[in-house]
Amino acid sequence: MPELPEVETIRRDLEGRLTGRRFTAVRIPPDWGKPVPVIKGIDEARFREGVIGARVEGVERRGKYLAFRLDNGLQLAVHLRMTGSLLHRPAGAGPDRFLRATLALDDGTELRFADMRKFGGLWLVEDVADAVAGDLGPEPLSEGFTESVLAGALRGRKAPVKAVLLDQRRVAGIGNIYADEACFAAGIDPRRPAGSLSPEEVAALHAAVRKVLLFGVESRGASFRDYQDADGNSGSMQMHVQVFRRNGKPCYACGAAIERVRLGGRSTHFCPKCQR
DNA sequence: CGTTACCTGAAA
DNA sequence: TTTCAGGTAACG
Repeated sequence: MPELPEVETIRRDLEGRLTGRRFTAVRIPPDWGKPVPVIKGIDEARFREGVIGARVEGVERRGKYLAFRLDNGLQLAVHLRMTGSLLHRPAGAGPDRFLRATLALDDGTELRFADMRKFGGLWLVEDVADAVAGDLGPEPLSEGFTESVLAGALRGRKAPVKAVLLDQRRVAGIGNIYADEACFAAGIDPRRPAGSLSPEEVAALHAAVRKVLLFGVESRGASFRDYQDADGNSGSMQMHVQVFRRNGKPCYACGAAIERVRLGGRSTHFCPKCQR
C-alpha cells in the first residue's frame, strides 16, 4: 500500500509524539485465518525483551521502512507492505480492524499495527538493512540522488523503465502509483527499455521522480483503498494523480484515453499520446 | 530477467 | 465467482 510519501507522512506525524517516549508493553492479539507471525527475524520473547523499557530516540524512514531508533542501540523497523497501517491511539480508543500488534507507551498512548493481508511486519534489528533481503538504493529525495545516479541505474538495462523505478535496490521508496506518475510527468512510456533513454529523458525522469514524490508528501499520501495516516485519516494525493487508475478516462493534458497494461505483474497506466 | 506465491477482503 | 490490490522474496 504505502510508498515513500505515505511512510514519510506517518514518520513526520510520529516523530514529535514518540521521541522521548518509552515502550511499556507489547501485545500480540490472537491471529485470524491462517497464522502468520507478525514479528520477523526473531522470536517474540526476544522481541519483547528488546522493546519493552526502551526509549525512542528518533523516528526515521529508509525507503518504505519506518525505523524507531531505540536507546539500547537497536531499531524497531516496520514495513507496511500492501495493507499495513500504523496507528497512534489513546490506550482507551476503540478496537481497530485487522490488529496485529499493539505497543504501549509511557504516556498512555499506543502504537497499533494493523494489516489485513498480513504481508507486513515488525523487526528488531541493529540496522534497517538487516530487515531487507537485498540492499536498498539511494533515497530519491536526498542530495545523493543525482541525475547521474539515476542514469547509472538505467544504463545498459533492457528491463522496462518502470521495472527499474520499482526496484528498491536501484532507488528506494517508489511504488506502483509514483512510478506511473513519474513516467507520465517525464513524458516517457513506462515500457521503454531503461537503457534506451536519452540523457535528456533521464534528466526529465529524474526531475519527475522528485516532483511526484514531493507532491505526494505535500498531499499526505494517496488513499485509494487502505492507506491511512497515524491518526486514521486519508491523504489527498488520489485526487491529484494524472494516470494511476485513470484507465479509460481522458488525459488531462491531451484528452486521449489513458491506457492500462500489465507490466511485471503490476497494473501500469499511461497516456499513449503524451508518453513516448 | 519475468513470473509466482504469500493472504484476505472488496468490488466487478 | 472472478478479479484485483500502494509490495517483495523466492522461484525458474
